[in-house]
Amino acid sequence: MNIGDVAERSGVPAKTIRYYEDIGLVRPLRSGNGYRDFAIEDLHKLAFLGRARSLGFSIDECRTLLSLYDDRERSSSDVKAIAQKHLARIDRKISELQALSATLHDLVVNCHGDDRPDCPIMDDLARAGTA
Amino acid sequence: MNIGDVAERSGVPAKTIRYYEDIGLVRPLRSGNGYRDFAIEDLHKLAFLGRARSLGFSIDECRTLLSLYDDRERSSSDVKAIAQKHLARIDRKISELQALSATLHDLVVNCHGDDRPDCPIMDDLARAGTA
DNA sequence: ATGGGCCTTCCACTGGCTGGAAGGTCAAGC
DNA sequence: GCTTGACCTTCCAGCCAGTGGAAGGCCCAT
Repeated sequence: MNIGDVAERSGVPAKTIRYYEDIGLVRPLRSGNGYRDFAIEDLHKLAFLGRARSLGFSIDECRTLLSLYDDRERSSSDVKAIAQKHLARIDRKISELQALSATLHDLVVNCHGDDRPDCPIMDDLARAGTA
Repeated sequence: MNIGDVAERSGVPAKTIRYYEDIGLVRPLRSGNGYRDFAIEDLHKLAFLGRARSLGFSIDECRTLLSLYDDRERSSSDVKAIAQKHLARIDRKISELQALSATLHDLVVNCHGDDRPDCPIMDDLARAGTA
């Protein structure tokens, strides 16, 4: 399979696939003309990667997940540990953003938003160093 | 004021301040010895920037906010519009992350996490292209 | 004059791609 | 057989918002 085919079938852009080869996530063969020649396993790995990335796993986590994917002796606890760590990171991020959202919401609702310069949002920003 | 002083008083690292000068967010004077010489207004601007960045505004938004900060004829509606757009972006991000969190949570609770290889997380990732 | 703590510039690196240039390959149509 | 266009290749640059570090200059106290 050429890169265009795997790109379409895996949902991972060709550019990204080349990048993944660069950093050693996939190792397609080469045809006589120099084109990459992807096996069906490569397609599976790329779809796997696409899904893992869309779930927010880092490239490094994907690397580990891929090696576990290949490993028939793996322990599901290893997989679970990675996912739990990732989940914790996401939940932390959500909390941060919620705090941010609350602050911004307060500022926004208190700003009358007309053509006068007075603005609690600006006041907050300007008061920054004066606390 | 030297850069170390403004860094400490504004809470913005010296490295970052130099970067902000590079991209034109602040324009400190120079002393005879080539050192940057920050006025009190520069300090205010840097604290403003630090606060705006900590609220998640992009550098470009900060640039606009700074120019509004300097503008006594500004309309609070301009400030409000930027903040609202930013708030909407954050709330969108929160939704995305919550969906992600829910998916990961489901996968994690269904994984027994022992030394056997069977793992619903892996199954999900591997099923990616097979839908 | 020596040491330590400032300051300066410049370059490289981060993550995870993405865009684009310059050029080779292949299949279809004329 | 030649052209066209869609594919493929490599390599370099850029994104965002800094951060780390090297090499060297400046200033003040001892």
